Amino acid sequence: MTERKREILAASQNVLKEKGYAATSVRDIAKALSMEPASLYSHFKSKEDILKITCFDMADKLEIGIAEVNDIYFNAEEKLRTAINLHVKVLTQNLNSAMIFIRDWRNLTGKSLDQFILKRNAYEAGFREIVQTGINEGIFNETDKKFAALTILSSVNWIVEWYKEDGSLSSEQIATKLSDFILSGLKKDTV
Amino acid sequence: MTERKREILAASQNVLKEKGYAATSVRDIAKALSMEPASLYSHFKSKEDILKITCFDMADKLEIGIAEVNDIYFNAEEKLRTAINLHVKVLTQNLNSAMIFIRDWRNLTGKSLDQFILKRNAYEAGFREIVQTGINEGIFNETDKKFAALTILSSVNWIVEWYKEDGSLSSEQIATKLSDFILSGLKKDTV
DNA sequence: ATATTTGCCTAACGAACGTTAGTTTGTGAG
DNA sequence: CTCACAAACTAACGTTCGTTAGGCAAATAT
Repeated sequence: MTERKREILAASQNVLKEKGYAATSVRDIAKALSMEPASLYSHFKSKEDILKITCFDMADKLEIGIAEVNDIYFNAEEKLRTAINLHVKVLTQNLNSAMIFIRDWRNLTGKSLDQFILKRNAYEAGFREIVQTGINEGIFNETDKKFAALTILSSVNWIVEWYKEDGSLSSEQIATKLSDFILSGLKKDTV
Repeated sequence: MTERKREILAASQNVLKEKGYAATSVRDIAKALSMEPASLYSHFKSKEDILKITCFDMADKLEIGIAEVNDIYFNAEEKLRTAINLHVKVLTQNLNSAMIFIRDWRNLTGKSLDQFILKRNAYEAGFREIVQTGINEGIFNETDKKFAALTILSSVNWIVEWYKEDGSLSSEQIATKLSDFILSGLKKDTV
């Protein structure tokens, strides 16, 4: 990927995140780049190509994280905290892509869509595995694994809706708060 | 709203939930109803009208719930459990609308969009108020209120992505599980 | 029996869509 | 100086989009 292509990709994502993939036209993207719509096709072979690259790029970034975490040994709590931390970092450091990745992947078609869903399921399975580890170790409640993994991911993914780079919370702080919340809940320990 | 209009609305929502508002054409909706695109305009004055009705209808349903909960006195935990229960019920009992409401509200324009955002903020404030009550009562952790409310809502809203009416979990069971999760977290009590 | 309304139709509008073909322009290498 | 290549351009393609105008038939009200 050339420098220029990366540049155009970034600008495209900046436009796509605003109104969503389906509601954004190729002409919208071109306008943001002060170029003609047709010129985009020197770099990308279709509008969906931009979506595909964005989604799979994010999926890869996340996949690498969870694989690392599950390979290196930690206890389950450490594992989960690390996984959440990495996830939050990837999202907040790629906020535009993250929003497109989470919200617009449904607009993929054909084989791309199938492949994406496979990747997504694999990632979810990684989280389920961590939960299972915790249950085995006897430190997590015997909760429905799938349910827990989905609930964790949903609360983590939603940050793209409200996170602002100039906000009061850093990526690290968010990850810590979220981990605390997920692990210990809202209720005070009555110890 | 006439019987027929309600019927067409429901069918429209069933189509819209699949590919999303922006990616669904008026012709798609008409096809699902075995009628001509133009005929829809006997009932709705625009495509966005359908979105608007759907979003505000859901917002109203949720608003009614949270107002009730906050009026009647409960302790904070009861309050939160009831609010979550109502929220989950509204979502699962209107699954198509719920998905559109959560995912596609951004496609509203002008005054509708502004009004919707106001409603949404008010609803979030309702949840924040419950969290505040719990902090005042000394039973919730002194966590960032806005953060907690957003995290709660995100995990609750995400159920529209995976809830199936014929699934193994009833709406009640989901609400209970979610409430437990949110209140007590994943970690076992070390009491 | 007649008038009104409801619900859908056919036909078509102008605008916007994603994309292609073919061409020009600028830049760096031989 | 020329050649090669990348990156942009102009112009336009066929398609689909949301929507409107106007009419027709059946149901409902008078």
